[in-house]
Formats: sequence, structure tokens, C-alpha cells
Amino acid sequence: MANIRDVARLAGVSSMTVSRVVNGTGYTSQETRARVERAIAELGYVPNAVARQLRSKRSHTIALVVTDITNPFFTTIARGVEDEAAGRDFGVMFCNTDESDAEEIAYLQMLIQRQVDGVLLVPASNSGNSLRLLHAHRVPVVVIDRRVRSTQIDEVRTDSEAGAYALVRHLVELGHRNIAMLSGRREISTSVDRVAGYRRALAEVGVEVDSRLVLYRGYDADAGLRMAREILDATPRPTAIFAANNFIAFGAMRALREAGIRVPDDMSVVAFDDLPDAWVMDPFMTVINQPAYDIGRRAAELLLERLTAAPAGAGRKCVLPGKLVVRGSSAPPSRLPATDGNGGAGPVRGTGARARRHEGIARC
Amino acid sequence: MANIRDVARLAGVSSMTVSRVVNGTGYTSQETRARVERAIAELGYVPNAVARQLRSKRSHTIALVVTDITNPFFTTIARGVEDEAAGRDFGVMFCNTDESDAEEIAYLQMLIQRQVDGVLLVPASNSGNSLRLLHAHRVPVVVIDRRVRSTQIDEVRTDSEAGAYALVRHLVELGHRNIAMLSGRREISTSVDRVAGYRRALAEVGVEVDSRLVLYRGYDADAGLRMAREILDATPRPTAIFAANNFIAFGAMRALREAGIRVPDDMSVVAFDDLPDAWVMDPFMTVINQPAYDIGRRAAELLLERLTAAPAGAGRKCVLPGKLVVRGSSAPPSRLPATDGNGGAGPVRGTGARARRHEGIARC
DNA sequence: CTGTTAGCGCGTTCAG
DNA sequence: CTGAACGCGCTAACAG
Repeated sequence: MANIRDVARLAGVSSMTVSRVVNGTGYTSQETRARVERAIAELGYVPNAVARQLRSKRSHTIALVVTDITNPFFTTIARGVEDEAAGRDFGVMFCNTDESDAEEIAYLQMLIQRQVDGVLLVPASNSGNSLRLLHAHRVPVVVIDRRVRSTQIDEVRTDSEAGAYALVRHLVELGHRNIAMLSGRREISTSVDRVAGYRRALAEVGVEVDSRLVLYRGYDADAGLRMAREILDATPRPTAIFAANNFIAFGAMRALREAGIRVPDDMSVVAFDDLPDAWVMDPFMTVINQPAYDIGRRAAELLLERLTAAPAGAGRKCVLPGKLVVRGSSAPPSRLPATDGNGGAGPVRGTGARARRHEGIARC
Repeated sequence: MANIRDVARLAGVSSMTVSRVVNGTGYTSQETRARVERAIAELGYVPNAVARQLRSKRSHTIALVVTDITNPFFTTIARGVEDEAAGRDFGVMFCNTDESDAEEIAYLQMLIQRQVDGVLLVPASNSGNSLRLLHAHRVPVVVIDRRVRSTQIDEVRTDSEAGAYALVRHLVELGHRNIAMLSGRREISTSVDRVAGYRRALAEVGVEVDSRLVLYRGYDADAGLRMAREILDATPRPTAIFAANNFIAFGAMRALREAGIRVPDDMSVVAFDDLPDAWVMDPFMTVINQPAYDIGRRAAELLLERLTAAPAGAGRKCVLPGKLVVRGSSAPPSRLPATDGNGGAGPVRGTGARARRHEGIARC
């Protein structure tokens, strides 16, 4: 409530001196500083950040815009961002777009109005409009978890292609050949990349992908449920499912349970995205574990760098490796004379080292 | 980049007229309004919220301060808050205290500096200092998920006592008498209330609680793990565990698995807090399901009301009912001659209606 | 080491 | 219906 002039009056100095004491800028004598500090304490003075922002044109705030704040992958990223930002006295605004471009634009507009110093963005889909908007207002941005066309823009993400490759390679080594891929929407680069990794792993062993087994619908449990139901009707029925994220995997598991199909006995299931340890009673799913905390931390670091040191400069593409974690949900395909005509293919040997090579891919 | 004067110049009017058009206040002729709007579009003018805030003393922003943003209970609350706030054109800042009083105070100070219009607070522990700080700066607050002493302060939470009572009553009806309680820290009202409900349910059937079976340590998986290990050494060993939240339950399950104890065959486990459907492959845990989304929504509603209509007035205590969801983790105690000398107690009959009475408790 | 002057971009107030 | 003047609280740029 008290403002800088009240403090100045009480301390018998000018408001400029108070400002210097508060911000630790310029020189002040021990004695006046002590007087000012006493006055600040007495009045319970708290500087008005709004006025400060107006003057200095810097809000000392960044924003993190994600598609789904209930997904632990994104909340873990948020923790990383928060830790990095707090360390440098930056505040963070979290926004949730629900994978809607319209909401994304609406939030960005709000953030621009509020003069945030920078934005960490997980684009809902085509980031084009959003990036243009931010650029027009000279707001630096770091894109998280997605590829973007522009070479000018900073990017931090997991290597989706390599991760997907490793997962499918793992299935192939177990002997699977008929593998369904349940993915997110086509507009999202992670969907595309994960499918690409899937195709590469299968191509390597000479399997031509049946495009009816590759479904793009959405990164939520409901989409997973419906996609899984569909592919269960395929002939021959696949012996394994690759879910492009954790929620799809959950939905798929539910569909399998409904249909009385056991995992991994009748069907293997692997997924991109782990769940935090604390969530899983019995870690069961074979997954690619993404370094979510580090992604958040690194992204915030890149952004804060742009805000201080290097405002311009080419975009840095930071591609972190995921980690293959093999658990109980994947096993060799059943040898029973199932509907699958290819069930007898044996595991591929001697390629383990290769499958794991993706672990060292960080390019940033 | 363009400011209100640039628009004014281009439209050939004063900046005041632009202000009126932008805010829809006062009168403006059709014609000038059209001219102004064209100029706005042409320049890509976006009003500067910071300047506006400085002038109007209102930031149109509220904050949600929680103890753990990775807990789905809190992210679901966040969704409720966000939806309610966005509907009224308010922004939301999310902050994470990690159950630390120091971080809580630090965040509140930041929020006060930024002139947030109000705060939704899940206190780390004793909310005293925080509430005093907010009060001193005239920042309205609604406390979420906790009781507070003051009758002046708005509060939105689940009825922890009644929920705990229902869960333990359920165990009692199954025949359990020797039930361990693994809870959060004593300073947190939910811990106290859940233990109170536990005591009431046991007292009703004449069981005196062995205080060595009531542990207060923390609302995280690690605490759950360690508490469960401890009570496994008790003689007689309890036949059931009541975990005061979802994370404690996970930790406890892990301890049980380590010890080769099957659930519910050898030990029943029930918990406060459900998990979102999308996360649980096989819903298994008997729980109290809290209306998290509604809690967030209602809390935001109360706060926004204070910001507009009723700035003063007595605190409203909004206590919502939880819902008992019985699943597979609870069963009658084993009849085998275990270490438990009381294993043979039969289920209590005819009290189902009573146990479920807590469902209608909303007092707000 | 400290003070003075000016103005960030907007909205309130009061005259036209 | 429109405009001119003023100030929100703070700090950059310059004196002293």
C-alpha cells in the first residue's frame, strides 16, 4: 500500500535513492541504506511490479503454454521450468490450451498484452499463426516437444523418431511383425516422427507397413480406446500395439481388457511416455521414458538466455534422448495358431546394441 | 508495439476516443468507431495491460498456489479454476510451494508485487503468516482443501472427516478391527480430520485405537513406503491400511509388494483421493473420490465474487462431500490363523446406509 | 554518493 | 459525442 515516496519521505531521502536500495543498483552509503531499509520494514513496503514493468518494459515473467496440464509429462516439464525460472527471479504463468489452436491464440494474445518477456510453447498443432503472432510482437519463444519449420526458432524435445524406432525394434526382436500403431493427430510433429520411427524399424526387417494399422486420432485415453477397438477387428489381428503416448496406452489397455485379451500373453503393448514412479503401483508398461524435467529446465534456460545475453541468433535445436525401459507388457508373440499367419517368426538376434544407440542423440 | 496514440493519430482522433472504443465505455459515433477500429487492425494494436493495470489498480489476474502441481488432485482443481476464470476474462498464475512455508511466503510476496487481484491458496501448513500477509495488503483469499481458524476466510474443501469415516466404516463392516492409518503431517488439517474420521469409525464399534498404528509423516509416496514398512512390524500386524492420500497408498503398495503381501488377500488397502480414470489401467483401489474440478471451480467463483460484488462479509465455508468408491483392494480379513489375534471378527451388518450418509454433507 | 527531471501507456476528470 | 490535462508508481538519464 505504501509507495516509494512514502518510504523516501520517512527515510528523509529521494525516491531515487530508495529505488537504488531496493534494486541494488548504483552506489549508496551504508548509512542511508540502513535508514531506507528501516523505513521499508516499518511501512511494510512492497515495490509495485506493475509500475516497474511499465517503466522498464520488462515483466520478469515468462509463460509456459501446454496442451494438457493434467498430463504428468507436462507437469514435470512445468517443475523444471519453475525451478530454472525461480532461480533467476522470474515468475511463470501456466496456460492450458486443450490442444485447441483457438485457445492457444487467445492465451498468447493475453500474454502479449501482459508483456511477458518470453514464451515456452507446446503448440496445439500448426504453430504457424502462433509463432507469427509472437514474432510480430518481438516476444522470444522456445518450442517444446515439437519440431517447427523455421530454423530461427529454439526447440527442445525428445527424439521421437529414435525412441519409436527403439520401441518397435524391441518388438521386432521379440518376434513381432504385425504391429499396430496408435498415434496422435497428424498435424502434430511427434505423431509423425513416432510413426516414422515405427516404419524404419519395420522396414529394416523387410516388413511393409499395412497403413490400415496406422491410426492417427489423438493423444487421449478415449482415442486410444477407440483406436484399439478398431485394430482388434483387423485380419490378421496384430500381435502388438505401439501407443504413441501414455494416455493412448491406457485407453488401449482398457479396450483389451474389455475384449478379454491378456497382456502380454495375447498381445504386447509398448508406449511412448512413462508415468512418474509415484503413480504406478506396479510398473508394467514397456516405454520410452522422456527426460521431462530436463526438457523444462533446458527450455527455460534457452529462453532466459535470449532475454539477456543473445537476443538474436539462429535457432538452437535441442534434441534429448529418451530411454527405453523394458518391462512386463512386451513379450514374444503367442505361438498358438492364432489368426495371425506370421506368429512363428523368431526374434531377431544380435541387434540389441543398435536398438539402444538412440540413447546418445542429444544434439544440443 | 503500437500504442494508443499511434492509433489515435492514424484515426485522426484523440487517444481518449480510442480508449473508449477499446473498452466500450462512454459514447462514440458509429463513424469514428469504425475509423478507430480500422486503425487498430491496421497497426495490429494490442492494449498494454501493464499500463492499464497501473492506472486501474486491477490486474484482472488471480493466483492459484498449491503444494504439488504434479498431483492430479491439484491439476484437476487447476482446470476448474482456469475454466471459471477464463469465463470472466481473468488470467491465472499457478504456483507450486512443495509444501514449504518459505516458498509459500516467497510466492505470495511475488504475487503481491504483481498486484494480483486475489489468491486461491492451498496452505503448505500453518497458514497464519500467509493469511496475515495477504490481509495486510488487502488481497482477498480463498483457502482450498484445508480448514483455517479464522471465521472471516472463505474455504472450499472436501469433508475429510466424513470421508475417512466412510472408508474406515467400510473396513469395519468387512470385519477389520486392526487398521493402520498412514497420514500426512500433523500441521495439515486434512491429516487431522482424516485421523478423526478414522477414530470415530473405530470408536463406534468399541475399538480403542492403538496410537502406534497412527503415523503422520507426509503426503508423498516415499513417506507411504516408510510408514507401511514400519507398521508391518507391528504385533499383531494390522489387517488393513488406510492411506490418507493417493501417493501414500502407492508407497504403501510398494512396501507390501516388497514384503510379498498380497492385496486384498493378506491386507486390505483403502485411500483418500482417486486417480483420474485416464491414468489407471485397472481401477483397483477402494477410495474416497474428491470433487476436485468442482472445488476449483467453486473456489474461483467465491474469489471472483469478492472481487466484484461482496468485498467484505463473513467467510463462507464450502464443504463438499466425497464419494466412496468400493473396488478390489478391500476385502474381509484373512481367516487364516495369522499373527493377528483378532482375525475372526465378522463383518458388521445393517449399517451400510449410515456409512454412506456422508455423501450429502455440502454446507455451502 | 544523491537528487531532479521526465515520461513509460493508459484511463479518470472535467471542459468543451 | 470528443478532447486536454493530469497522474498511477517507478526508474533512465542526467546533473550535482
